[in-house]
Amino acid sequence: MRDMEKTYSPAGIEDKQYARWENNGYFKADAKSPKKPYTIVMPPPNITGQLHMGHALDNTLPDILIRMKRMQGFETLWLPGTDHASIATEAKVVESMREEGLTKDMLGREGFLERAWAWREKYGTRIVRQLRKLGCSCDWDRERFTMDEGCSHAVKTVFVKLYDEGLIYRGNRMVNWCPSCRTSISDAEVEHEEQDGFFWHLLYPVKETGEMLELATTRPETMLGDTAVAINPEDPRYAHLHGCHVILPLLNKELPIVLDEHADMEKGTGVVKITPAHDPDDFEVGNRHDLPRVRVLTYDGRMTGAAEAAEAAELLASGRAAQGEPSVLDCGKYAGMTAKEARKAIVADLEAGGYLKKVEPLKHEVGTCYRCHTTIEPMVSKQWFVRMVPLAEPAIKTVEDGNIRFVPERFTKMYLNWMNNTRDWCISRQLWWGHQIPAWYCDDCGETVVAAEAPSVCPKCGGTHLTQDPDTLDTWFSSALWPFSTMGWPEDTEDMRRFYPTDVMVTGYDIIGFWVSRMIFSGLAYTGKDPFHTVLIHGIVRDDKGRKMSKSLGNGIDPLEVIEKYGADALRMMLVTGNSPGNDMRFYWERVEASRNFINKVWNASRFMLMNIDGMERRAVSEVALQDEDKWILSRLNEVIREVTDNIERYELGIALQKIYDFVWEEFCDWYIEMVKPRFYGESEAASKEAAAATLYHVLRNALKLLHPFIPFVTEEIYGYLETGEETIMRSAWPQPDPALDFPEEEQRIAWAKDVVKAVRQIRVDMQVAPSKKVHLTLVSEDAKVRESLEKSGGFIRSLANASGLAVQADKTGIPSDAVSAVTPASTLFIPMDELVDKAKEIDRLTGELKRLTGELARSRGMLGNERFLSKAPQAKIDEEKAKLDKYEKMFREVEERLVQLKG
RNA sequence: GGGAUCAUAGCUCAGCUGGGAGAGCACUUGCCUUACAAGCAAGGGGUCACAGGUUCGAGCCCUGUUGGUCCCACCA
Repeated sequence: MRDMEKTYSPAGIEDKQYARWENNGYFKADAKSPKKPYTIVMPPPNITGQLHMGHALDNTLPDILIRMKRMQGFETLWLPGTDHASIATEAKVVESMREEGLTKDMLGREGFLERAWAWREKYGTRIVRQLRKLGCSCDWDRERFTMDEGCSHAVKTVFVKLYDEGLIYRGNRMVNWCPSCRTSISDAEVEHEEQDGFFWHLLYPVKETGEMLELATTRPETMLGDTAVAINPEDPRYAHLHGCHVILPLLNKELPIVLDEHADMEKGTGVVKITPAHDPDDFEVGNRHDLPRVRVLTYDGRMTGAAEAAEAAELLASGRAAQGEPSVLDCGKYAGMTAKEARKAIVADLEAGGYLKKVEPLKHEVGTCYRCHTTIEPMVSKQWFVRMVPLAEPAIKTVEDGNIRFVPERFTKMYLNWMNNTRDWCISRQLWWGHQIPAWYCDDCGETVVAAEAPSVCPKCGGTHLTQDPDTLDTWFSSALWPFSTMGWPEDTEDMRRFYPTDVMVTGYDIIGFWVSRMIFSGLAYTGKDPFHTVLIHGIVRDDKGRKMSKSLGNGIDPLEVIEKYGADALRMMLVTGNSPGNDMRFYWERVEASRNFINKVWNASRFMLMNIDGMERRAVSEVALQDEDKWILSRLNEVIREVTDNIERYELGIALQKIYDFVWEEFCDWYIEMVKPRFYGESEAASKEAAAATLYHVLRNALKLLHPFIPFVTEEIYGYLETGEETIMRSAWPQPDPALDFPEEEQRIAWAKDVVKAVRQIRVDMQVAPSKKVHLTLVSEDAKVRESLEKSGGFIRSLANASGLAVQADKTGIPSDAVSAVTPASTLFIPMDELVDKAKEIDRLTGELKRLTGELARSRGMLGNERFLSKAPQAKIDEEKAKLDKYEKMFREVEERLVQLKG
């Protein structure tokens, strides 16, 4: 036997085991295998950063599932990869360039992309290295990147297909514009933050009547872009204004008063100013009333000036402008101001002109960019969109039909809510890092050509000068295809046939809308299949105060630091323990320590076994003379195997781990190992040692297997000491319950013995008997079976109760009246009192016990005395209660008898 | 405005389809017992947020209230 260290230290062992696994190809999936496939695709981490707790959780959970399924005999594929994260990465690269005094424009597109690819080379490989530290059993040979050739091909294929089907279109529409990132973003990428703002009540004079029309706005600076004022057609207050006009202050421009439902009579004054180019609602109103669109903000969030206005005018005049192209206002004195500056200036001017009635403070929700939290400017802009309604429909249906299940179930609602309210998806980004949109425009005739490959001639005019759309696609456009683009789609690959659809998608609830929903509709639309049948949702790992871990707070815990200090196993275990799916958790170092302690416990239990079976012949439990305690622990193991397997299959990983934890620590270590010690240390016969050895080995080996998905490294390391003849625990068979090892009878017998041991221990503490002092035990039971059983367990009872001698008898013959006693359900035990023991104290103790039993009896009798309980409760429940009553009555009589004796 | 979710021991959290309240940490008291002091043994500590209801029986199901958290939403 090789010597095991006294305490387990993961350092060294983990890297060694991982390298061995990887080098031996244990992670690899074989598409040609006849085994049933089981597939999980990794949520690809962004190449922007390094491993954080979110990744740790994101990858620990699927690894647990994959490892179990692999042991269960599935052909498992855990497919890894990384995401190019267009907007986030581009920002990082720009930032790194800034340190060198460089800008995107200085480098040009090609130069910039070169740097971006270098970034991806450096950080994309780093995060993948870090995932290995966690123990992820991914098939690294299949590692993918959202911008690799295959994924890009998939992206282009989808784009062309959707365009051909009319599901992708380009148009001037209202989009969310981030002036800081200088790109459009999708609705999903807008976060709503409550901010303190103001409600400015403005007065617009009515041309026809001369009256002042009061309206309110939160964004006065956009008034320059107003092209109408709306009132509700039903509003009696303004009936006389139908068909009238207002004069827009500051610009002195005549604007129509339009009648529109959008103007809510209940709100404010019931009058709304309409700015079609800078407000989503107004955009719609503008469409309904054919109002002009006047843009007053530039793409970096400043008021437009003469140059922009001229440029737009030229475009419009050329006839080449796309439909709905807004005109641009020269904002004159305000030109070049930021929106914020302009607001101040415009409000001041309005006030000076007598157009400001009042200002009231207001808390309102403001859209901000999810990346940089800059306030979003709604802006009319020419962008590419995906028409969502036709795509969402089947994606809703498949979930409603139960083809895809969310775990926990409540997230189904979140998903459906998302899908049912989706608007057309703005997919173009004014960025360089990403999939460039496969659309070309003819320089000669303006024709749009959408194709996977660059066209050489314009199909309309034959011109040869075509320019590709400079924009790139939303990162999530490629993420949406991830479950199948990674398998080689659109080609009909072996992997596609074999491993797609995948089984489970594991991800956080924060990206259900961004990602999960899009994978589902994409899977259905392009492959005709649900991309997975289960979505396992997890929460967020927070800091010890319940705050989100974030860079700005500096409260993030680096998983690599945890691994370095306590090992990946401890980290993994910590992430699973005491957590249920979908719930957030807090990070505590104490919880990591607790996990580490358990791992050490397993390590030492293994040491114990190896020390004691050393040199003995290995025998199966079916070949040895099992004693009651052996049968008990084997039977318990059976039950744990059943439950744990079931729990994992139902994704109740926390519960599963808790059960193994309790089994290993409490039942196996605290009880079984202790029970078995006298058989090894004493002069027991060989058969007894052999049975104990076989049982220890069987139970430990199977417990290690149950633990392996959770804590792969230690279990593998220990497995190596077991001389199983197998190369690795990773590919060993998952434990099966063995009906031949179910021993309900022995479980009962051991319970009797444990009751005795516990009672003695309690007496020792209660009566302050020194632990070192041996006691003589007499056990009394009128039940012959109990007596026989306690006799058989006598060896370990003596050892665990630290008894010098043990007698088992049918009645109380020969027991001194002044003995200390304890009543257990099956037997009563006596310890001769010596002068150290206080009789009054013993009476107190028994009186307390009597009181407890009285309570139990009252409860039980109350239930059984209830007519309606007897008539309505299930018979099994009634029988169970009757048995309890019998037990308590018997115990009560025993205790009562002892008290009489002691007092008398 | 709509929806979800949480409220259980000092702290952090489990508690599956309703049948005598659990874990880890912390705390108290003993123990260096030949696997483990990262340990062993024994304990203390909860009207399961509040109020109703359904049920023979509710931490669990229903309704409402209070107080958190989160998601969605175009409220000018």
